[in-house]
Amino acid sequence: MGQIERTETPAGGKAESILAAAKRAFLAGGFGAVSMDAIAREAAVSKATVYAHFGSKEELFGAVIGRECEQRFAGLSAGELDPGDVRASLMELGRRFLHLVLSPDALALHRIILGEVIRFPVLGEVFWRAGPERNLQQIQAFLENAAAVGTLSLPHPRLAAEQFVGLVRGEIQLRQLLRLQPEAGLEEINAAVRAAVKTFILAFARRANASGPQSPGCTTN
Amino acid sequence: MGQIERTETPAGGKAESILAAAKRAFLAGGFGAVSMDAIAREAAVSKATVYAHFGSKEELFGAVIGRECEQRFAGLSAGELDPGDVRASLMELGRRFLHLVLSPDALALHRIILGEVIRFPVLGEVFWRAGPERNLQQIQAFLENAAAVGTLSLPHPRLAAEQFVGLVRGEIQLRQLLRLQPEAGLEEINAAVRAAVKTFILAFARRANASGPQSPGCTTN
DNA sequence: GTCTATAATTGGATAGAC
DNA sequence: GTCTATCCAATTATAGAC
Repeated sequence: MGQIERTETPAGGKAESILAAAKRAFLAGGFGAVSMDAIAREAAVSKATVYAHFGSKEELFGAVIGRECEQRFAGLSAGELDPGDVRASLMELGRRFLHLVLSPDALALHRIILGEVIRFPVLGEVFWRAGPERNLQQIQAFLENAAAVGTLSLPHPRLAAEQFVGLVRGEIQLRQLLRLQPEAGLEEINAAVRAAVKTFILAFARRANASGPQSPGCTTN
Repeated sequence: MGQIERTETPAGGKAESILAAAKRAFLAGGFGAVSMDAIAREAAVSKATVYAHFGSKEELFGAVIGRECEQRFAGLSAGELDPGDVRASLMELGRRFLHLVLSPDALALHRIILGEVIRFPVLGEVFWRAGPERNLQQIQAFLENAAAVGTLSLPHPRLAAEQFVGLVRGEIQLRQLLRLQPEAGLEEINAAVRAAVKTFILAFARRANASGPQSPGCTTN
């Protein structure tokens, strides 16, 4: 234990508090509307200290957004889903997805990245790989399992995964991004996922000699 | 003919050229990165003239974006679609939608609005009503016609319209917004719409005692 | 309405002491 | 590494002549 550098900040030095302050500021106001003075003030350090850790405003912004992408979309695996119970598994996947993308921080991150992707093209790649691409691969993996077991009938799993994401998202995410509704309601999320899963199953569940717990008829309920 | 004010500008005075220059600048660079000097320079007027027509940068921005929303999403009607030919009509609706939202200007507008909706909350409402809401109503109107004729079986037309939009959009729009693909390919648009229409019909076309031109079986083709 | 010139403020970045 | 104080450039907005 030779290099303990405990000064007085509660969590990991000033670099962390600068990143935390910058994250709050950028996610709330975007890139252009936030000044380095404001970040330094909120982090309770001097502006020179900010520049000692991050060479420019652009570099600080990139560090904040990149870290946020990695942290926010980490830790999802598709292993524990049951390919035999398609409805429950799709409900779980859809709920995870909507809870993630409709959280206030994720919405703010989405707005920032789309607003600044022209000026910072690398953010588009970073965000896509950390979030949507990972999500698609997870869903595609489950769909392939279900197709192998025989509960789903999909000619093109990757395309079906994109369609499932589209069905779940609908226009809810856009309404939230545009701030047309005050908050993401939990009941609303469940209802949207339920409707999407129902449509997806109507389209892709095996119907000929099906033996699952679905209703035997073809009514839309 | 007493008040003809033809000076020398080719189209409608300096206010129009200011708006045109501001539109180009804002759509290319966003709000924060564009200066009033640059707009005045590109419009070939002085900065004082800009302020004589628009009281502030915010006001000019709002005028540009509001006008752009209205112009871009105008002129779509659902009357000429045939409720009897569901596949062709949905293909047409989907193609219109994707061509609209994947055009470079619409993508730029989308990025700007999402990036600035926190600072300009009214833009969210303006954009939603001019674009997505109008599109949804058009699709919903067709779906209700098709349900009335009996070619589709939909318990909730509004929800089905949102699901159709989600199916058509998939993740293509996001990839374009993030600039992960150089351009919206025309073949890609047709393929995406075709896949979405196929899934939608699988889920919602009347199957019991159907008499349409669809394939009689339940294969996913 | 339109221009030139300028006021007044802000913001990114740095120098130099410790 | 950290701070105080400061530089320099850019930006919004306006004053005053025509």
